[in-house]
Amino acid sequence: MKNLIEKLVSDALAALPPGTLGGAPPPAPAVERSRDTAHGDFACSIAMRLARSLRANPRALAQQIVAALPKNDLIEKTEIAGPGFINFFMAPAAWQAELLRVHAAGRTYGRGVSGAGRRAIVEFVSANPTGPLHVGHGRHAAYGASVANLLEADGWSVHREYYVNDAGRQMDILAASVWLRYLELCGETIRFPANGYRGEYIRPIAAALHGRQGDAFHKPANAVFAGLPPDEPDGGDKDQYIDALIARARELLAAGFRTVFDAGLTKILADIQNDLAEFGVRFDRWYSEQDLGDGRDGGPIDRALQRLRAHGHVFVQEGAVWFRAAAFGDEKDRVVIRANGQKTYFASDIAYHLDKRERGFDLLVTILGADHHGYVARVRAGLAAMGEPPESLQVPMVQFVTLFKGGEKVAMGKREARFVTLRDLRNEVGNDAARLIYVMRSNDQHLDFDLELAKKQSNDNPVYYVQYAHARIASVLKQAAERGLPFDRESGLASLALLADPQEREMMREITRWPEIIQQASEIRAPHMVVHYLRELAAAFHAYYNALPFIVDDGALRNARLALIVAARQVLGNALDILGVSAPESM
RNA sequence: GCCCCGGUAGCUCAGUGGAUAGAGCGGCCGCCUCCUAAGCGGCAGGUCGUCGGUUCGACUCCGGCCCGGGGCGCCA
Repeated sequence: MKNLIEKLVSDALAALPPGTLGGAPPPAPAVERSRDTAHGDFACSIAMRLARSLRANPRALAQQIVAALPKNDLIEKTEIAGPGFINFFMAPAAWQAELLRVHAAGRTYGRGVSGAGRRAIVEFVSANPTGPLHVGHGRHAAYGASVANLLEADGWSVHREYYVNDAGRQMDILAASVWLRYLELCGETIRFPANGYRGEYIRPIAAALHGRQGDAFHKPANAVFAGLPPDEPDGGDKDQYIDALIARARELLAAGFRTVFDAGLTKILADIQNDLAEFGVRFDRWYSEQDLGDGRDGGPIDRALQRLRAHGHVFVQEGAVWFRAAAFGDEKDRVVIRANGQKTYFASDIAYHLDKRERGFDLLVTILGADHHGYVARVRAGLAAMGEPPESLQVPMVQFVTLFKGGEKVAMGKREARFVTLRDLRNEVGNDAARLIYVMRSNDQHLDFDLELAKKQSNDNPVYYVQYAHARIASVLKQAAERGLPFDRESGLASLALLADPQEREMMREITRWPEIIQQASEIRAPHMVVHYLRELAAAFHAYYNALPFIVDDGALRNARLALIVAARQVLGNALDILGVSAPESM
């Protein structure tokens, strides 16, 4: 509907006498919904915007534009108001036509074409498989899934990906942690390292390993710990200690280290996959970091380094290979291959993003925690240096989540194993409440997640408020059918002209905003806009419900009203679907 | 020190240059012989952190400052 006005304004601008716009390219039409219905349904501020550069009187310019507007029956009238707004008042037929569109399009109503013909990859969560997902990851999952859905709804071809960080030191620490728990099962008494993963979830992994392998990996504790540097509690360095312990594990276990390593990785990754699937968050690919290669095998890291070398953007210093990141907007140069010959995490990052480009994605959306913001300039620099457009990478940041129980903060913290898992949270409040509350706030706003509010069955809880609207509509239709007055869509759609009450006009205004919400929310990756919209649409419905009866004797009026609320139900369902929240038929 | 995010009603937050700054909660006052009261209506509540600038117009853009959170490794 808004795009109709935009089209009319654009046509009017094009139809103005040559020279009126000073030869400049035609500007965007600048049409928006009027906040106050006294100002019509849509307002256009183009005259004021143009007046500056043209040094013209905005109201006079507005006059010219209005005069040039193509005739259209769906516009009841236009008026020029205030400093130069052009206000559009839609004819009832315009709303009716849009309602017909809702009924005809059904599940596809609202879809846009901004991304048509283009491919986007959305990478999100990507938590290290060293333990179960916690409540922070849940926000990433809910946000990323919703953003991906929004992009898809706006015409993009979307690929959802989880980067599995299954190589590197953290995974070695996991393997060592599993092994130590395993040794306990073999009867050894061990002191757990300060930097190990001490969560309870390690024990069943060790137990399963022990069940399969028996004592095959059993080494006496004194052989394991002999000659290691002191751990932190003994005045040593916890990192040096754990690294030495890992080296010892590799030495004692030889090929068995890999078995222990994989036992941890496999179990934890499966748990994460299962958790996310249960949460309704699906991925097209779980991209293994191991697939990036080691920099010498023709894999992505190798290819990235070759590209950088080919463009002359690397140098060697103190035995390490450096990338001239500072020449590409980063604050300093970065090491890609350490003096010990190992790739850095950064090398993996740029290689992975090059790989995404090589796979043909136009838009790379990488969702990260707010603590990773330093990463953006680096990876963009890498892309630029490799000859890829840096602006193809977009990195929405998700701020932290704080759990509350009533007024009390719930303590979290990972290594100490006190954290609340995503699974715990889901079991506590349900997927729907979790999904919606996670994306209710802007992603760059800290989120206070109140467990009690999420479970409350009242207006305070936006989940129930919105779902209740959907269920109520289903209930009305059921009631009508039970009274022998089932909804007759054909009659309803033919009688839409009967809908003239203020609440009905408000309903139509809200329902028809949905395409605009998708377009805008997708553009700025802001699923919270969908939540706000849902509340507003639900509020319009609840007000309508209280103001007027739907199941009336007059068949034409009854079916028209039912057609209206069925349209509302459709849009509520479509919007909930974007967020991965269910749309119940009854509550 | 540098970088990122935030500062809007008592609380939690919308508002990506437009007209009189909004919502939910909380507070107060009302509405169920009638389609689900998990609902609706009304009232009260604001120097949009602060100082300056840009503009026809600034909560929105720019600069300074204050406050809160986070980040600045050949860690992941």
